[in-house]
Amino acid sequence: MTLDEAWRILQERQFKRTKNRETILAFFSENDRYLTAMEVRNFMALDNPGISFDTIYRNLTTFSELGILEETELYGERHFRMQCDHGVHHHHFICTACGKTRNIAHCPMESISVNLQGYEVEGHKFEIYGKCPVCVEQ
Amino acid sequence: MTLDEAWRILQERQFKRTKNRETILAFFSENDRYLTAMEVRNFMALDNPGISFDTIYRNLTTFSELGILEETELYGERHFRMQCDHGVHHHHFICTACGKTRNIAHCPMESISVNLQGYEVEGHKFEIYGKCPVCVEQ
DNA sequence: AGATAAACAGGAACGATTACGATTACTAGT
DNA sequence: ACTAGTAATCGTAATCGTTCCTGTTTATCT
Repeated sequence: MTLDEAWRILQERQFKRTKNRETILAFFSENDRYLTAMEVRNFMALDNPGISFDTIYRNLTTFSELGILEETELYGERHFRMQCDHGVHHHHFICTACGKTRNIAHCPMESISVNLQGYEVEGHKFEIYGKCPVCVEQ
Repeated sequence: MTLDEAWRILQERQFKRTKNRETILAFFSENDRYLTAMEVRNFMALDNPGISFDTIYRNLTTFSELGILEETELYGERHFRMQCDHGVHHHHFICTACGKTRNIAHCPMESISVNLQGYEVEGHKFEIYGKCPVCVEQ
């Protein structure tokens, strides 16, 4: 997801173009990995020490709902990253050291043979955790 | 996992047999689904209104580390249930209404074709969420 | 430029979890 | 059974991530 695509989505839905949103999107655009609200805050505080967590969480939630960001839960915290595959369904290997991800095209739901008749499936989660090659070296 | 098996593990590791541990294990033994610390507390408070969260979390963590309980994170909260398959690797369908689970024998890691050479895999999570047949009816 | 609704800052509140010092209860050894 | 030693517990306070609230500011549209 590019910045232009993100702004196009926001403008379509009539969200305003604010300094804070620009800063948040720029940060995700430059950091291709899962980030916490605290990491976002620390970056934003460089320019704007009075930035509010309310602002950060409100925007992160909005972006996530619009499909601009992807969201997952790790160690009891929300983590966000720029949407990578233009809405195409995929899963991730997530590096537990640096947060970087690697796409996993294979979705286990496609090949699942288990009989779930009578069940109403709402969603699923498939993630692989470990160290990426760069972090393995250290 | 039966109560006897749980106590055998605890005794092997020299954990003491206390009233609180008996109550916690009995509760899990009678409730075959994922439970929160709060649900455990509410049950324990019937007999012992002064029960401390410290005691509950300490024991739940101990049981989880010993493989007596299984643990997962849902909606930002830790959930626990009695270990079901004697340590045999498996995954779960989890009912978002009642917390009951259904085992999924198929593990996506077995059939994963993606090339993760150079990566150090530490673990993975595969869960399917939805409504079980009983909850679909309501 | 003015109107208006969205977005924001600052701080308080919240829920889940953990930490702590003082007390109690289990277990082993006599 | 009694007692010492240590694990487990209680009660409470603190912590952490996240959300809520209220008054103020800002972006956008006329």
